Parts: sequence; structure tokens; C-alpha cells
Amino acid sequence: MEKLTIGQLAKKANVNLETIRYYERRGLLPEPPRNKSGHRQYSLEEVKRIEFVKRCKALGFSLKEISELLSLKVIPGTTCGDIKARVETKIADVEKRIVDLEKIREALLRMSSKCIGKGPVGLCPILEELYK
Amino acid sequence: MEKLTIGQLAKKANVNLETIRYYERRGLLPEPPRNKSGHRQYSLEEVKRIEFVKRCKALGFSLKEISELLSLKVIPGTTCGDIKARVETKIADVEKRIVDLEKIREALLRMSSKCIGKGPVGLCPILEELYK
DNA sequence: CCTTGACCTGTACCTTGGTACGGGTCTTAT
DNA sequence: ATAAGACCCGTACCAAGGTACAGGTCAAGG
Repeated sequence: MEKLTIGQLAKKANVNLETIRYYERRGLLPEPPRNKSGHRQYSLEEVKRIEFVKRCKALGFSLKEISELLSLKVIPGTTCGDIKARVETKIADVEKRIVDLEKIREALLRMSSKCIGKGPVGLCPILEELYK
Repeated sequence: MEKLTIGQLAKKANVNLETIRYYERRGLLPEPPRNKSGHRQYSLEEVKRIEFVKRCKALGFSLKEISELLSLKVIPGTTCGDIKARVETKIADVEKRIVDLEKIREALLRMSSKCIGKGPVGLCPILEELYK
């Protein structure tokens, strides 16, 4: 079974080496076996684990939430429903952020439309609205 | 002309007192005059200035961007167009974030729909997709 | 054999937007 | 007059998600 040093793992998973040690401290990566002089020895499996973390991150999960997902996998009695519930919570979360941003967008568009884009700042309707 | 202490200003503007000193350090509030023993003396105008900052924050501007907006107001030759440009950049910014979040939402919904929500985690299609 | 690069640990630093605290002075009310 | 409360400054601390560095050991190639 092929063994990787931390530097090799970092390259394969395309992350900073320090990030791997950071993830280990955060509990996102298991503590790997060490060789006789204390160097970490990883298996190729760990590349997948790091990629799992990256995918979850890209979906908006925090590192804390990701470590919970990883824990669920190994807690006996955990079901698909537990995982699905996390995903649905995250969907709600993302939807709320979208709604909030859309409100902001509307407000900005409304302000922008009031401003003709010419003349001195002293008469700018945008600043007037913000500074009322 | 009524003068406010920093504590009174904090109450009127409904922010933490430390926030006011922080905004001063960040250049969002001008350095106010001091009384003979060094205590800050604010005018009621500063309440409006803090509220301006709060409104901009609520619209997604960072403190750095807000201090730039405030600078524009006092730079000679600045026009409405300069302000409007900032707002339009922010609109584009917000729209990009919305698009990104919508992609995330789609991905999460797709994953969620594949999972029936029952059975052991070992067979969860969500985890399978994330951990491929 | 010796140098260079990779690894080890622990700690500090970065960003953003604040908040808190310590030690000292000042003001205000009783 | 004196005690409580407000203010001063400088610095440390918080979350999140890392990144960097110092000082030391180890491994691999010429």
C-alpha cells in the first residue's frame, strides 16, 4: 500500500501543507500513523478525504459542519436521513442568504435609478438617501 | 449647539461605545474636538454619520468601501457619477454572489433529491457523491 | 560525508468588524 | 468630600480559515 508524506499528500490534494496539519487539529483528518522518526504517513484514501472537505466547503458548509458530517458517518445508528437533514438545513440557509441579497440588490437598484450620474456630489440622491 | 460625550453618542446611534472609537481609527468618523481634559465632544451630526455607516453596511458595503464613499463626498471635483459607479459595482458584486449561491442551491437540491432519507449512512447517495 | 530539502512542533500572524479589559484620570451626584 | 460612573489609551481577544515562521531533526542524493 502506497504511503504518502504530508508534502506529497498536499500536492496530490492541491492544498497547502499547513492546511493539512490544520485540518488534523480541527478533526477533519484523522491522526495518521508515523514512521520511526515521527513523520506522518498517509494513504491515498486521505486524498479523497481532503477532496470531500473541499467539495463540502464549495457547497457552503463550514469546517465545523463538515467535521460533523464526517462524524455522522462513523456514529452507529446514523441514517441517510441524518445526512439529508443537514443538507436540507443548508439549503434553507442558502435560500435565506439569497433572499437577503435580493433585497439588497433591489435597494441598490432603486437608489441607482434615482441618480442621473451627473452633477456635484452635494446633490447626489444616493448620498442623500443614505445620509438622511 | 448641543455636545455629546462618546457614551451619549453611542446611545443615540445605538452602537457600542468601542465601535465609535474603532470607526474613528478606521477613518469613518472624524476626530472630534476634545474638552480640556481630553474627552471627545460630538455634535448631533455624528449620529447621522454613524447611521450612514450602518445603512451602507446593511447594503453590503465593507467599512473600507464606506470610508471611500465618505472620502468622495469631500474630494473636490467628485460627481454623482462617481458615487453611482460605486453602487453599480456593488450591484454587480451582489448579483455575482446571488448567482454563486443559486448554483450551490441547485447542487444541494440535486443531491438531496437523490437521497430517500432512510437506511444506513454507508449507502447514502449524498455522501457517495461528496466522497467519490 | 555533507548539503539541501522536507519534515517536526509550537506559536504568531492575516483579514473583517468589532468587543473587552487593565490601569489611570475625570466628572457628577450625594 | 468622596464614591460611582464615564472617560482616556493601548492592547488583547473573538470568529473562520487558514498561512508563515522559528528552531530543530531527518532523509536522500552527489
